[in-house]
Amino acid sequence: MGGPRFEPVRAVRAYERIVEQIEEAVESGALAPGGRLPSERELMVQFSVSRSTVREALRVLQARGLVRSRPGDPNGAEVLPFSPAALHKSMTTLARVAELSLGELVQFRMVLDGSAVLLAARLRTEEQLAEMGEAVAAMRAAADQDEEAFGAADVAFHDAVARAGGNKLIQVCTDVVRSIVLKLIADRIAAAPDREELMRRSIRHHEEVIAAVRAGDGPLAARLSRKAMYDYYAGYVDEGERSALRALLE
Amino acid sequence: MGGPRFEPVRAVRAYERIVEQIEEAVESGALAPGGRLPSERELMVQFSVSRSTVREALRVLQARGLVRSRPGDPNGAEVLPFSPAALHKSMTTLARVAELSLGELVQFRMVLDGSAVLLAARLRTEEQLAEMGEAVAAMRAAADQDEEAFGAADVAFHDAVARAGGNKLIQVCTDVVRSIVLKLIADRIAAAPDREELMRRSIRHHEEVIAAVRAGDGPLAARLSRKAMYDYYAGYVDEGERSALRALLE
DNA sequence: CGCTATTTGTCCGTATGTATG
DNA sequence: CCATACATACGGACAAATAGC
Repeated sequence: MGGPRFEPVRAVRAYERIVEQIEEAVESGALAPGGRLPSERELMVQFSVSRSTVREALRVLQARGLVRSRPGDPNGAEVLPFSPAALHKSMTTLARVAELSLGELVQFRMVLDGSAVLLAARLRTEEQLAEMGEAVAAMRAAADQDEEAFGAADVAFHDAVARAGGNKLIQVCTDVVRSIVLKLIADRIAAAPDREELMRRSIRHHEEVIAAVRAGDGPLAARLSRKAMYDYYAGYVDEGERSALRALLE
Repeated sequence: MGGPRFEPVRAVRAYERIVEQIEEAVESGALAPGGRLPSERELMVQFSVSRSTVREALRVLQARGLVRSRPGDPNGAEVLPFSPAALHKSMTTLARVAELSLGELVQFRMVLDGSAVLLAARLRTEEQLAEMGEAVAAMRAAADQDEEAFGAADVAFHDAVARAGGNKLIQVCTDVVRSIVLKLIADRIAAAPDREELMRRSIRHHEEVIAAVRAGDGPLAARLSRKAMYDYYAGYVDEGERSALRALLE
């Protein structure tokens, strides 16, 4: 029993090995963001492969958001700082291919945003609290006038909350899912008949959340936040799914 | 004011357009999973581009987990069913490049798993409840004997909970983050001196969660679930970060 | 400012190993 | 076993874009 456990050998393509090596170099920090890869011709010498193979590897790395190459750049491909673009892409395809419903996406936002405010109520600094206040002030200033500015201020608020919560993963995921949700229903939101009332109520809810965060009452802030999101988005969610959203309101 | 808002034109590569078209076909359902793309030679005719360009496009699509191509396959590249592989990959690089700490990852799991059980307490069927029970039974059977089987049963439990919660996004994300966390500390977990005690306590916690889910007490089940995860993982998290985890235990 | 060298984007042709019938 | 069609990988070529002189 036991004995040597042989791994099944999958035929690994040449370009895949190149990807692995460069990926390793980037993630280990040997290649810092802003740094440059050797040129394609240099890489084909170093890896002793053809240029096509090098290029396929670079396309994969580019799809993963690690590097970017421009035509004519005398330096090689640029190593990019982290961006949630790749995560955004894969979540978007997940949403479409796995047929995620709007309800599931909104529910996910309720969960993450609620947790972010819960943490923010504990960990926020005075500066971050001020940022949230400024964002809501911007929302108020833009209400009934500038749709886009209102949306941007709303984003700024939730981003400030997520940052104050101190969990980068929550921050990135809320950001990604929010943009997916907005892309799905941006037109319906703008065309809502009771748009102004929704905006006013949203501002009021945001202020209540800030008050709870300032008071350090995390659970209250979380409930208020989830309720605010429910009120704002429930109208666009199928009735059958709304009950699952309400399960998060207790 | 206003006027036509021109978008900045980025030079879009040929392979990128091919990616967009095929991606659109897959996501719109025109190409169902299991279906086949035309062969590379056929694609170079249809898009009227060279072989290299087709191949670079296919590499990108493959990196995004949408298709897979094998040498010698008489049919073209295969359209894959959705798999969280791409999401997994981008989250893993996020964890490394954005320097996510173990604490943040565990915190994220506490949030998602807690929410999943909260929903499961509402929506679970009797079958799903039975699955959870079987998973815990398997954990008990494997305790003190088979490390691997214990871990697999634990995974089965959390997966059953996540499925019962009814949110596919939560399900996928918990799965992805769990595997990242385990990869980070698998060796430390196996080498823990009080390993057996941890396993016994973990089984007890799981049973308490099931009881709360059976009773339909979502908030209690969520608290128990977060507590269970805290107890199991807190020992591997830096002391400075533990307080942020405890913020989720109230 | 234009010129030049270099690099990327794209194309073509070819050879090789592999899977299917 | 053989023939066919396929993906993988190679090498050479040209145009467009970029940076530096």
